[in-house]
Amino acid sequence: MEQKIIDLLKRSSLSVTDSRKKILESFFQKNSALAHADIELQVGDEFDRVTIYRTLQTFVDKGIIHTIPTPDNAVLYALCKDSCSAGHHHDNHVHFICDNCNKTYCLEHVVVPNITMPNNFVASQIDMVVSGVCDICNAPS
Amino acid sequence: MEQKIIDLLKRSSLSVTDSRKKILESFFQKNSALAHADIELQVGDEFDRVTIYRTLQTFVDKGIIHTIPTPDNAVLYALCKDSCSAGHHHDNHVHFICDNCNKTYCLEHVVVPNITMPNNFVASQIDMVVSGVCDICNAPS
DNA sequence: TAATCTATTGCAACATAGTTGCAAAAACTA
DNA sequence: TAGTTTTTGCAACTATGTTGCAATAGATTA
Repeated sequence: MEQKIIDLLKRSSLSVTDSRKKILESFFQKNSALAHADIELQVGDEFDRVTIYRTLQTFVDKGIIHTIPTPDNAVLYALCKDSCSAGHHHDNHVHFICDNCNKTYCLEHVVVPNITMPNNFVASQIDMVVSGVCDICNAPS
Repeated sequence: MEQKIIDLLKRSSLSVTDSRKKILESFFQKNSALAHADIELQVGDEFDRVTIYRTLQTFVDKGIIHTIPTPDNAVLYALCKDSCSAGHHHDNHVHFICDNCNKTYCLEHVVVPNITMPNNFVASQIDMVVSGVCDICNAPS
């Protein structure tokens, strides 16, 4: 894990620092989207608020994570798959927010469908966010 | 116009007040989605910030306007079509944000397509926001 | 591995967005 | 028009996000 994270940082030509390692670790562990506040709760004592903001921004710039727009307008971040490169995100998958456990998932295998635009409207980016109940919350107990 | 707005407020069992009339008027005039900040700019001298927040919240509760999630996580509000009733929004249309003029439109006639969810995921709400260039900005000058 | 250079961090201060309680004012009711 | 209810404005507060700058930690090279 440690080595995987260091490699990822180096591959993105970023210095390997404690805060970056720790924040990346959170993403790999949780395996769901995180809000700034989630991260602050986890590592807040150790690093400054400002550092977390700047680290997240850096990761977005380098194509390590992407942002997810949510219906209640909170900013969420999730790991990009390897196909994302610096400054160029390909997150054309659907995002899912569970109303029950509140986790946000990237549905990597559900591609945003094409839609027919009205005359003279040209689409360049499409964001699709689905809310509902996730597989874990739907599982019989 | 004045009468139309008063009727709408009464139909929603809301008191007819200056701030409500003025804010509703902004929506009818602009005919595109508005952020809190847009409204504050227009009527800010006349009414308190808090009043605008509360008025917008009241309109959402009564089904007069609905919120639009945007990729940059600003809260936008737009008029609902008549089919929306208090506490029950049916805004299953696609929203469009022009990268050029920055206006946000409700594409009332573009319905959010169905998608196939992974096993055991159940969808209850789908938000679809498209960015690009709108018909007006695409028009030959 | 020590010296140097560069990138990152923490702090302080600030800016913006949104919320709450309460008293005053306006709208509704009869 | 008097009384009741609803809405508004004010003040204070919380949360969220940004910027400049000096101190520190990471990378680089000899």
